[in-house]
Amino acid sequence: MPEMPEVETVRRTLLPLVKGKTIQAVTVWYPKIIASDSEQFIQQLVGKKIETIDRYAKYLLIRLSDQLTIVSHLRMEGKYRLVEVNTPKDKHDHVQIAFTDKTALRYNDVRKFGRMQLVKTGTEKEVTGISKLGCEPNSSEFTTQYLINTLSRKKKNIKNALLDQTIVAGLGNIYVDEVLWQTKIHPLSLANQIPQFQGHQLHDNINELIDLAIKKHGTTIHTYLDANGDTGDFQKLLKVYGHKGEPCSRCGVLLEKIKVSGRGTTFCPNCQVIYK
DNA sequence: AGCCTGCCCTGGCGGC
DNA sequence: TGCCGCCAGGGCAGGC
Repeated sequence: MPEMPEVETVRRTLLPLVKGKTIQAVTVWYPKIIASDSEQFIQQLVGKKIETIDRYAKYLLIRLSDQLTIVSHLRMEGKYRLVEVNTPKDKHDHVQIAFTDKTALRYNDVRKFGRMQLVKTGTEKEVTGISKLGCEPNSSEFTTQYLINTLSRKKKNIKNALLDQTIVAGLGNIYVDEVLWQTKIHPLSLANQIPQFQGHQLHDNINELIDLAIKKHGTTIHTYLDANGDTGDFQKLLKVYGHKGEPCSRCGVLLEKIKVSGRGTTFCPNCQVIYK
């Protein structure tokens, strides 16, 4: 499931594959993937050139000539790969962007949760979802004081607070479980009851974890692959996610898994402190 | 306004 | 072996 480190890895691997290419034709096999009007999406892309790819939180921003941007969210299982244009369509290929050099960018998504849409460059922050995003880990806005102040105003539990993209943009289920373990905070702790010293620690750990995960090319749990079809490496470093029933690497007590608002949540019942 | 629930989707797996 | 139901979960609509 791509979170910010995975999306950043996709951005880095995808860019050299498509940069400078000119779009010749677009095929949409499953129109619901296109959040904007899919006929317009197809027509407006033809003839445009891919200039660069940016990322904002978990969103890819594919920059095109003529001030156009494809806003793309991979959600759970979206993947991009570059193919020869006549490569047979995979069952889960939903969009093809064919270039003038006979290659094509394929968007593949088993669950069909991912979305893309075309906007005028510069207006992407008005897109539903992006408009409400909070600041990103390792950004200048994401200060210790920002995190502490924001959490102190939230009555929900810390697990939900960190998954809330309007508070911190880019974390998902895996990295939230990891960072809470790292900081020794129980996932059901109330956000506004986290003591200051833990708020500090949480801030630093979020930055370090995201930074390290990007260096390791993300985490491959289920099917995540980058644009070259390679897996990430961070899964080897996971301390709690996917380790239910195994001894905590810090204290040896068996890790437990619970549901928090429908999200699977793994934690150490011994060394993660609950603040209520 | 803030918070929570259900829904979108499909494949994989456990249980019988 | 086959079928059924459940689980995975990011983000959004809708409800309270």
